[in-house]
Amino acid sequence: MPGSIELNKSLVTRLVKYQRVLRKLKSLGFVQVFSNNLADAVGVTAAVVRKDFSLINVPGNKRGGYNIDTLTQDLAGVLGTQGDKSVVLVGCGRIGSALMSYTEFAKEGIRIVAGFDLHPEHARASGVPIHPITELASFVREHNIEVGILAVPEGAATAVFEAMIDAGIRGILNFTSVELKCHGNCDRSKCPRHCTISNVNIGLELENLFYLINIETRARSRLQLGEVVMFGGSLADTDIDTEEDE
Amino acid sequence: MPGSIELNKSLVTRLVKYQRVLRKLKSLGFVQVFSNNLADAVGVTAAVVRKDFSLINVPGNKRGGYNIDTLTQDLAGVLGTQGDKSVVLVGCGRIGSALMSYTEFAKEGIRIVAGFDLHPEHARASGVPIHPITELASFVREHNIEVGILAVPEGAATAVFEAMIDAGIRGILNFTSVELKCHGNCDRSKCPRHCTISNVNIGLELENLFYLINIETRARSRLQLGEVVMFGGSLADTDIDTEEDE
DNA sequence: TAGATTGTTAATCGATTAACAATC
DNA sequence: TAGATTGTTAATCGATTAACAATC
Repeated sequence: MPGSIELNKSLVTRLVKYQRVLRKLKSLGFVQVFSNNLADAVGVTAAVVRKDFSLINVPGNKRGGYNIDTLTQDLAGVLGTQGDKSVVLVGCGRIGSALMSYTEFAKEGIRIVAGFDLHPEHARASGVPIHPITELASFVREHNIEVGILAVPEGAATAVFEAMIDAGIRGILNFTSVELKCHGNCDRSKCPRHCTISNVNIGLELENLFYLINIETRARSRLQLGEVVMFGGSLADTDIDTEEDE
Repeated sequence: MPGSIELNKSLVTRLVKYQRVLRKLKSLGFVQVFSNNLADAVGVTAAVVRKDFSLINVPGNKRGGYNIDTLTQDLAGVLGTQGDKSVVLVGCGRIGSALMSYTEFAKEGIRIVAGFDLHPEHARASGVPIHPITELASFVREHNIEVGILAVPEGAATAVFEAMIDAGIRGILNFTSVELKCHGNCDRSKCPRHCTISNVNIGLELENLFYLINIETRARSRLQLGEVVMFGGSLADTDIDTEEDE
């Protein structure tokens, strides 16, 4: 069974990005694409693109690059064509409400089929039916929902998280500032309640941004002052560039 | 000048997380903390925590761990104590409006001081003044704003992005589905218009979640069927666990 | 053919982990 | 002292990059 490869998260992310680019190229009438093009669009090098494709066994043509149609199909085969991408939204406050009307989702075939809240009557109307959170489990089971968005206040995060796991949710997009983890060292393969979690920590991202900028600014001013800066033991006063991230 | 270390993005992220945990511990009356505790809270190993601290030259006590107060100060010193964390928000649609009333920001000392939109009159009231986008540059210069949140529709993304750079914004939290990059191979050290970008791609995150779950489900079912699964060349039918991410 | 592109291998790099000496 | 924890070094791992043969 040669179809089984190690697919880690960053690889999957790249594959999905390739898919998106392919969709756009296709809509523009393109037929073939080079590793080069995809690399530029996704922000990686061409070698990574080719390696990714060779890893999942999708072949290109030595001269003509990759055929967009077959490449798209192959990617879909590896990632699994998801007919139904229904999600529930738990927590219908401001962020939650904004997500309910987020038109970007529809483009990707993702649909928020229901919202849940402690006080459904407080939620802003948006076309998505809002239910009391007590009905979460039954709804999830009845509609075979696998993925949920968590957007409750910080204080409720862990309790609601547990409730979602109990309800049978397998993947959570977490907008809470609480860094959720699957319960104690959960071993994905054996744990029946295992859950894949994607943390979107907006406040943290912003804070990081401030610090990165700040650090960079300090590095620049040191450079302008002509100060000698130490890089891991060796002295350098020219190449400030190596001092930070990327 | 021993204070100059390579601070990459993931290190900065961890340092900020440590800070947050320390703040909470402090408020609970704790005085000292072990690498162990921080590791658990942040989701890394204790070795990473110790290595991080030794990297930025903050010492602990062989027996008593780290003093929370001095550790907090040292971290602040490395990251740079940011008095003012004012940001502007560009694009006051649904996501933007939700962010304007996002109470989490205040806790971190982050404040959205103004919103900008093509049609300020359409924006929902939220206490934050909304200006026409034409006034962005003058506002940013006048108030020395360094960081901006980008939450415009996909079609406007790149144009508004350029406008923000022109206005002097140095860091952008991008909620657009367009993966922004600083213009062509920008070399951070030399480029006066360099900008640090943090992409928050909600749709992509959700899609990834679906695929990760799907891949995992397939792996599980293969396991249950007793099928022999290939791992990078060697055969194994027991340890499905190594087949995926983390 | 000449030129361009894939596909793969080996080299490099960085980050994580393991191990353990130092020491409180 | 014995036990626990830090701090650092070396080993491991994985991912990225470089290089180049294969070939269209």
